[in-house]
Amino acid sequence: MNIGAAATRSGVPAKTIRYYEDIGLIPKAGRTAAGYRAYTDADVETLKFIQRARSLGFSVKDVGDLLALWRDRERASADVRRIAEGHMAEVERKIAELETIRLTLRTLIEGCHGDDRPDCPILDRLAPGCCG
Amino acid sequence: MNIGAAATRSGVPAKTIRYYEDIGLIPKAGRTAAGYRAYTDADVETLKFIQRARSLGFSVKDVGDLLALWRDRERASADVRRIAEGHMAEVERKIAELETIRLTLRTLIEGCHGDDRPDCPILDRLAPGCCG
DNA sequence: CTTGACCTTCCCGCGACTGGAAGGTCAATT
DNA sequence: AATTGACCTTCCAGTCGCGGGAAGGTCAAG
Repeated sequence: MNIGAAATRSGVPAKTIRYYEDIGLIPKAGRTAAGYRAYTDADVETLKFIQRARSLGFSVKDVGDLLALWRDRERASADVRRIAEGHMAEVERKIAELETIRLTLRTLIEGCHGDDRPDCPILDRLAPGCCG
Repeated sequence: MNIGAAATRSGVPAKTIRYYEDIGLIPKAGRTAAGYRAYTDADVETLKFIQRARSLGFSVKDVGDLLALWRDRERASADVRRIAEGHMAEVERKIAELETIRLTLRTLIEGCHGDDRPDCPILDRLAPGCCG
């Protein structure tokens, strides 16, 4: 299977597959006589694995670690879990940060009449002590 | 005032101030005879404005637009509000995305016993139909 | 035998910085 | 007067995870 077919089947764009090969996330693909990369069904499964992990927000580095564990039949599930917990902590941190921002924005937007007059609590908040 | 003092007072790192000048977010600073950038208190206020807007997650492009409105005494608060609303929508979109991820991760982590055995619902989820 | 869809490598760009190298300047101390 | 060390300057490269596009080779269909 050529890279285009592997891309369609896995959901990972061809350019991204080449990139993953480049950075060593996946091993170098075999080549046809003409130099085309050749993929097997197993390769597509790996790509799907990567695609799902990425869509859960795991970093490419984490995905590499998860891939290694996936391939390792002797793995300890604790290792997998540790990676997932680390990622979830990061996700929760980001959510908290965004929630704080959202609350602030909501308050500011509610206070802004939003007409053609210049006075605006949003700008006042960004420049306290300066123009107000 | 030199860039270091402006950085300390505004909370924007010196490197970042130079970067902002480079990309045109702030006008080119005046120079001393020796070629050092010179900043006024008003410049520091501008940098503080930028710092606060960035800490609310506004893109540098949005910050540029907000700065222009801030400087415009004839502005319509509706324009400011529009920018804030656009940003809040984006923040809410990201929160929703992260919440979905968080829920999935929590479920997966809860299902993973996390010991030295290899079976793991997290990997099963990433590779369905492959190893289980 | 040509067309058009595929494939290859290559390098550049994004956003928003951050780090570091190589060199100039300034104020204080010896 | 010389030196030290903290500052400043420019420029280049790297981060992360790709995407765009150029220049060229390959392949199957018509």
